[in-house]
Amino acid sequence: MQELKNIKGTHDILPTGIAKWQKIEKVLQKVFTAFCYKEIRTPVFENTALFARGVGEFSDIVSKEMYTFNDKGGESLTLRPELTAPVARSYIQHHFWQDAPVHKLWYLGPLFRQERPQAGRQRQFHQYGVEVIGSSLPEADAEVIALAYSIYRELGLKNFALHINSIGSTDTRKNYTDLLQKTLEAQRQDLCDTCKQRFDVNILRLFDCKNPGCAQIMKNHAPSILDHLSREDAEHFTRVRELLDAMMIPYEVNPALVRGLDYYTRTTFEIKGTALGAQDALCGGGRYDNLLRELDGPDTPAVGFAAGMERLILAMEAEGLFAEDEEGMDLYLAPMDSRALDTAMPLAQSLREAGYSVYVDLLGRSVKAMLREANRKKARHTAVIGEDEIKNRRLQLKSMFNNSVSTLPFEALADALINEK
RNA sequence: GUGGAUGUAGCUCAGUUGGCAGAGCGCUUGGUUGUGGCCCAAGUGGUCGUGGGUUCAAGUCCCAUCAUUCACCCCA
Repeated sequence: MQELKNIKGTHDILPTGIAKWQKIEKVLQKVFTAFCYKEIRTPVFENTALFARGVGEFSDIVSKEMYTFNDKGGESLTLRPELTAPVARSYIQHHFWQDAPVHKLWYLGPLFRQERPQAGRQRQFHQYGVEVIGSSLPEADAEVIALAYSIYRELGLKNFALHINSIGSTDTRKNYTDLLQKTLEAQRQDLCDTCKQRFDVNILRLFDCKNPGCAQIMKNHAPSILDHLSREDAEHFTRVRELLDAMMIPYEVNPALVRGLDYYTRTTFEIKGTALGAQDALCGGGRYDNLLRELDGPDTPAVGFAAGMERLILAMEAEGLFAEDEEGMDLYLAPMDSRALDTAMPLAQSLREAGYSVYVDLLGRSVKAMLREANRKKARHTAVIGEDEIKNRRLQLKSMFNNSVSTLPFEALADALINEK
């Protein structure tokens, strides 16, 4: 008999750990609302073709990391490894552009990639992100970056750095990659094996290589894409920078920043957690002006980002941003036996309808045991219910903070709780 | 897919040259009738990851395997 356990690279988020998620989700809601973005939720699985066409057939994600399976009808389905393509698919399918020229969307949900797990990398993980579809203006890029940045600021995170770059529009990049290949031809035999392979397939990725030899070659010989942008691309990038400056958002221009997904154009950016381990990318995004068209949609420009929840939690833990404060409850009711529960449960019910959180012990334990638990659960008040209380319909409300006790009829309980809240 | 490290109680971990499986925390109960925290006491809890092997004897040594974890890779 096989032991039942979670799948490798997945995690239960236990009751003891859920507060971290809820804290972040609350801030996300707040910031997205402040920016007037609307939430969108798409299914966790899609036709495999969506990702093959959207993300790029030769990207690592599609070529070796997807959970793909055939359903009973023989259709090839895939658990979503990213969310930009599904959101784009939804935009196209529901003809969003007929409703308004620009849509500002946000999402949060689980994603699936079959990679080897390590710190900051799971097989099921969660990302939040935004997509602004319908604007080609640099102002949209700046707003998206400002939004991404605001979330970390609002959460109180300190150790992070924003890197931005422009990889140009399609023509610019074609000219640049030709130039790169020409310039680096002489160094080609000195590159590592993977870089040799990438030389023809996707030479931009050489910038990502952590091999010191390759990094040195790139540093000494590779021209910067920023020196080879078209006039329009350069103006676009300059405007993005001006706006970030005006919003007092600190950034670093990093001409070696290239993204691994095929759909990006012009602006790319990444936010790195500077206190994280090897998996330090907290947030990655950029402009993708060709994706909608490639998915048979209208020729609509777009810009967005995705950010990892689990990595954010790691970064926040490293900075001690999660307080230990457990929620507690307004009242812990301690019925002494099942007859007392007949009285306690309706009483609790009416208090809950009045807006109080009330915990009822269901085990009929000793008073000492119940009070001990009430203390542990950080109850603000306790009340024992036994024979006297049932007979007189009065109880002793005890404050767990100052030990004060007041004797009250049941009907006066709600008012007493509000006074001490 | 490739390397390194680690698997003992719910959690964090001890366990000597191979010789009765332990501690702290937690949880339960009690310390005079129905009142928490502190203290004291008792109790609960383990297929020592799994399967082989060596041995009178294996948590300890050997082999295999699985899992976890960190790094490569990739990315959020």
